Amino acid sequence: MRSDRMKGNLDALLLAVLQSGAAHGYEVIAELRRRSGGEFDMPEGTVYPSLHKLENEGLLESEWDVVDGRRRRTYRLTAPGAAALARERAEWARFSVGMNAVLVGL
Amino acid sequence: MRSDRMKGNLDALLLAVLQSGAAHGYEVIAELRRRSGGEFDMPEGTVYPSLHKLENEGLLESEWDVVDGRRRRTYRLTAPGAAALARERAEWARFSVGMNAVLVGL
DNA sequence: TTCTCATACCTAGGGATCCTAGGTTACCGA
DNA sequence: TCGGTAACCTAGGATCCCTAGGTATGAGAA
Repeated sequence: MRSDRMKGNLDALLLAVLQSGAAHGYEVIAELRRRSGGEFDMPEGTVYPSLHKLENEGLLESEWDVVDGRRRRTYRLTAPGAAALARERAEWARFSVGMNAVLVGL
Repeated sequence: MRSDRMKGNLDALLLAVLQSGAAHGYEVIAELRRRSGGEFDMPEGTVYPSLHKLENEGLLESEWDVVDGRRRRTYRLTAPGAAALARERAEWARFSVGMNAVLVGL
C-alpha cells in the first residue's frame, strides 16, 4: 500500500487493534497485517513512535514485561483512547462516504 | 473534515472531478464541495499548487481564457491522467477495504 | 560454535503533503 | 466607493510517515 494514503489514519488503526486487547508493538504490527489481509505492513519506524505519541496523549498506557528473556512493552487502550477511537471511526465513515461520492459517484 | 486524512488522496479527487469535464481551479473546489456534500472544502492554497503539480507530471493540461474580464486557467484530463485516475481508484478500493477490515471488522 | 533469522525495542533526520497567510486583479450590487 | 465574490498565485511552516541505522535476546542451522 502506498502509504501517503495512510497519513492521518494510523492512529485510528493502532487504537482499533488495541481495542481487541492489550498487545506489544511488534504484535500490533503483525495483527495489522493480518486483519488487513496483508494490505497494511507498517514499518517499525512508523509504529513505535506513533505508540509513544498516543501514550503521551493519554490514549494508551503501557507496562514493561519480560517473556523468554525478551523485554516487551505492552500497550492497552485507556478510556480516553476508546473515546478517541469512536471519534476516529465516525470521521472515517464520513470521509469514506465523501471519497466514494467523488471518486466512484456513489 | 480533518485534512490529515486527506493526504495522499487529493490527486485522486482532483483527477476525478476533471474526468467529468474541463474546469478551472475555483470551479474544481466548488465541485469537490458539492459532490462530497460539503465534506471536502479545500483551501485554494491546497488546490492550486496541486493542479500545478499534476500538470507538471503530465496528468493534466491547461489553457488560459478570459470570461467577463476575468482570466481563468482551464484544466483538462490527459490520457496519462485518466490512467493515473484508474490506478488511484483501484488503490482507494483496496485501501478502504483494509481500513474497514481493521476499524469496523468487516 | 558461529551464523543467521526472528523477535523486540529505539531514534534522528529527511521527504512528502497540505495548510496558513499573505498578496493580486476584476466584476457587481448596495 | 465599498464590500463581497470570483479567480489566480506563492513562500514558508506544520505534520506525518518512512528510511536507515542502532541495540539485545533466543532458536535453529551449519
